[in-house]
Amino acid sequence: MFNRAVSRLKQITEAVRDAGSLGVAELASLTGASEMTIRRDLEVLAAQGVLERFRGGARSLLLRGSEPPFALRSDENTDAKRRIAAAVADMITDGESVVLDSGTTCLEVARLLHDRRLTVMPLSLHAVNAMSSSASLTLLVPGGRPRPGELALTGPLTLASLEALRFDTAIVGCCGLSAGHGLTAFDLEDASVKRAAITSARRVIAAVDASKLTRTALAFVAPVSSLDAVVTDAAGDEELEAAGVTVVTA
Amino acid sequence: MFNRAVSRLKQITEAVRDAGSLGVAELASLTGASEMTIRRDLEVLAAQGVLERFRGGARSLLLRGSEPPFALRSDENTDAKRRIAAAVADMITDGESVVLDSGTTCLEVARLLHDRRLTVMPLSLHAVNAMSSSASLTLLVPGGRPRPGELALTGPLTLASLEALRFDTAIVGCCGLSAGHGLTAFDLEDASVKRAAITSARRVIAAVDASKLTRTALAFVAPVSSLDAVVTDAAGDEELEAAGVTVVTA
DNA sequence: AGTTTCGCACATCACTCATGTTCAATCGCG
DNA sequence: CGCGATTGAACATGAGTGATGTGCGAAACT
Repeated sequence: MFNRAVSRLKQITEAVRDAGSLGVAELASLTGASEMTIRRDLEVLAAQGVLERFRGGARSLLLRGSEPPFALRSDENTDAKRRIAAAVADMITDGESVVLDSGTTCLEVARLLHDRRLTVMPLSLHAVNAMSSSASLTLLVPGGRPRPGELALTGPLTLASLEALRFDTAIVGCCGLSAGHGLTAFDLEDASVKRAAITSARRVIAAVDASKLTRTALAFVAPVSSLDAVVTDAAGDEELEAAGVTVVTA
Repeated sequence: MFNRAVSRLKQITEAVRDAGSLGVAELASLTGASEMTIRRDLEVLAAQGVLERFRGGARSLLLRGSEPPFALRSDENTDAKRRIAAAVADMITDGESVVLDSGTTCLEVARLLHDRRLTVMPLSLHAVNAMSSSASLTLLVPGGRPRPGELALTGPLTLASLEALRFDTAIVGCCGLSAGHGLTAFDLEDASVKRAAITSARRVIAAVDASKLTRTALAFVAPVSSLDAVVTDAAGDEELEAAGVTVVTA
């Protein structure tokens, strides 16, 4: 997918979200693309659950407090994500077993772990795909139902897979993190998967870009006391450090 | 990947298999490609477990009785596979729950089921990827360890996922099928997964191209009596029909 | 130490994929 | 039931990506 295409999808997503619903013609004149292209874009966004098609236009399905779709987040803040991912990868020792959360930051970690000697269970199909060509990794796929777009695995099968295993390290992403509210996620199912991942690991590393440190999402996952380290791109957060968490600045 | 590249990979695979081991220079003159390209090809094939690199060349890892790698099978016999897949897809009713085996024929089925209203658990990541963009399917991913190249999920996590569920229909591929020897597979782990899939389904459909009907592989999966229907591209096999199996010719 | 092999970096080209246009079919509305 | 708008399929085109080749420094084997 080209950059132009992604930014157009973003533009459409936001315009439709703000207006509630919009017509194809309006979106075409807004983006400068042809109506055919808009229709194809709407089809893509509908498949991701971002919006719902109706004849002549589309209506937004994004609730306030929900997350923008994966494809639109994946190339935002790439620098910070990559630096965070590199710092996280450095904290992993060869031979370890690792459970790797879903999300764009963790996907960057997945790419960096590709040629390492590890046992890895990624919680998102994106990460699975990023690592499935590796000969050096022992890749474990958890069961579950992939959420459209995000491709994060959730549900009883995922929880069962996590409960059956014990990992050296869990690498978790999140949608919000603060000393007061702990680790939070937008999606309830996601939250329980994260919780299970944290429970089944000896050491927990949170990979969190700075924008998440001021945010709190709906679903509570775990208190900061259950984290061993937080890797972020901003300067050390005093509140977190006061709560006894090691904060690593990438 | 271009066709030229795939056929070169095939050529290399066969040449190395027949010779046991071959040098980079020899492969370059054989295929007409540059040595750099040969090295890159060998890297790909090594990642798939087809061969093993050593300085100056590569040695084959393919045992007699083992299977050529997935990437090299996926565009062979496409016509037959697609016709078989279409016939199989026609036998599935909307609303059903289906477990879909690994293999190239089943991957074609996966593509055809993309826009249907079904609950599907594919046993290979290739099929998962083919279906993960669908909004109409309820996709279930089994746990497991993906075999390199094939990306078929196997192991205790896969078996546990299958044991936890009951499906209306199992669509299984295989490496060999005959009235006498039943359904057989090259890989032992694969065989136990297939067996579990068959056990957890009420109805079993085997999707088998004609070349498999004369072959028998190492691992026994199940007798033909456990199959409800066999879909193939050759004329009806009398032996199978005599064994009481419905043979559908696509 | 010498030679071969390797793999990185860059240039080039072929191919694919996104986009736009046209048109027949379809849908919804009056 | 008919009309107009909308849709999506088919094809043409262009941009961009991925595969291939070449040169060179580094590494490995002898």
